[in-house]
Amino acid sequence: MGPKAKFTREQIIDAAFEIAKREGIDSITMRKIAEKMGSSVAPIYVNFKNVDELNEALIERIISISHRLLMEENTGNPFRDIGIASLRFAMEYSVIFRDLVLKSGKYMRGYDEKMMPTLIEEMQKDPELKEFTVDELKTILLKMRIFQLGLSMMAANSLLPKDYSKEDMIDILSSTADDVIMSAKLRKGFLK
Amino acid sequence: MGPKAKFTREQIIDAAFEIAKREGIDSITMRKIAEKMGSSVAPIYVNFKNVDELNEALIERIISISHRLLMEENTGNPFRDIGIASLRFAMEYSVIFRDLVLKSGKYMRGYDEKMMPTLIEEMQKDPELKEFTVDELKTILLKMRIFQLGLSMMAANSLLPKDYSKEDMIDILSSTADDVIMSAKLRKGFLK
DNA sequence: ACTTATAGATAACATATGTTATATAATAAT
DNA sequence: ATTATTATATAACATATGTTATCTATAAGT
Repeated sequence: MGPKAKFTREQIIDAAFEIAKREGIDSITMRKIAEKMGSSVAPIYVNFKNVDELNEALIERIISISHRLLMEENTGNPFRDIGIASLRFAMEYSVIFRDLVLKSGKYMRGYDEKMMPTLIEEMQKDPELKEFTVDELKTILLKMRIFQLGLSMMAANSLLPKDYSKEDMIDILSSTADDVIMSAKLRKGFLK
Repeated sequence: MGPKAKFTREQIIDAAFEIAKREGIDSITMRKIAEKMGSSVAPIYVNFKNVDELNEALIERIISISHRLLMEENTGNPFRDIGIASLRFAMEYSVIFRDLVLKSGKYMRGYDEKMMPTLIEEMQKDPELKEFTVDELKTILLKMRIFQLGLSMMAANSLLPKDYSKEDMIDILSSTADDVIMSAKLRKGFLK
């Protein structure tokens, strides 16, 4: 019983996301969200207990988008897929990406730790990486995670050379992966 | 004429810097600075026109610190020196480093562009890199700038493995530099 | 000694923002 | 039809923050 709701939880999150996308997560205010929806702040407080709850929902939304981007990449090489998905996210949602890297040290930390074993497993399936020990794979993975974060940050902050395209970024990502793996093989060769 | 000043411009910047160091640049407020100095906000407005002018001075301070760190590294290899100095800054002033990377896309952009030609020149002096063309050197430098930003970001956000020491970071930085250079040589060999 | 300029303290003002109290209107249950 | 519920609008309240007006006291110039 009661009037039909004109503003849903999803619409509110949508509005908040749009603001975050152009101005940054910190620039979200209740009144801006209301204005974007053409409402007052009342519907927000019906759907969310307070700003913290809204932020949680927004973070979930952001994560689900980054997951969707990851699912859309499907070359079978999870290594490459993650790198490219992260790049796409950093480029399409650069402001949010920066905010996320800044704030959610804690979130990313958990995510990374959960991801590590899965990725190592995937790497072990790759015939090209068969010869490496788990420790060697860990080093290779770490190097690539570092490079990929750096590349995504540069993309998000427009720090790359002028006219650097998404393809260029993917190329340099692959090329560096090759560098790291090839050198690891050479080192192993010398030690054998 | 007038009373002796009890609070100098430098003291104010010091206080602001300390707040930025522990809480982030955005957490600086006039009242917090005053509290830290044991004064009211009045001395701040005597020394600075407004908060923007104070922020400019703070950025200058931050830049001068990062320069000091760079000057303290002096292995003769500017490539390595910059990497290590950036790492040290990212670790010692992690909160500020994150803020800087976020905000001062524009500042960093200029800095990087100014730095590029100098670094390429330095690289050309290195006998180990003699054989490379300028374009090849640019690619190598770009790869290392990307890796270094990623590593510094990870250090600043505690995203590296547990107990990862500064020495470990320097090691992985050197190791990746070797990877990139060695692979570039191999590629050149194949093309010849 | 007197005047003047000014550093500093204090409090007020303006604005932004999260939150809540109240009023209104719409809808479902009776 | 009446009542109860509740979504929404509005306005107020609380707080945080930059800024400024005003007052006091101090040091320098005369």
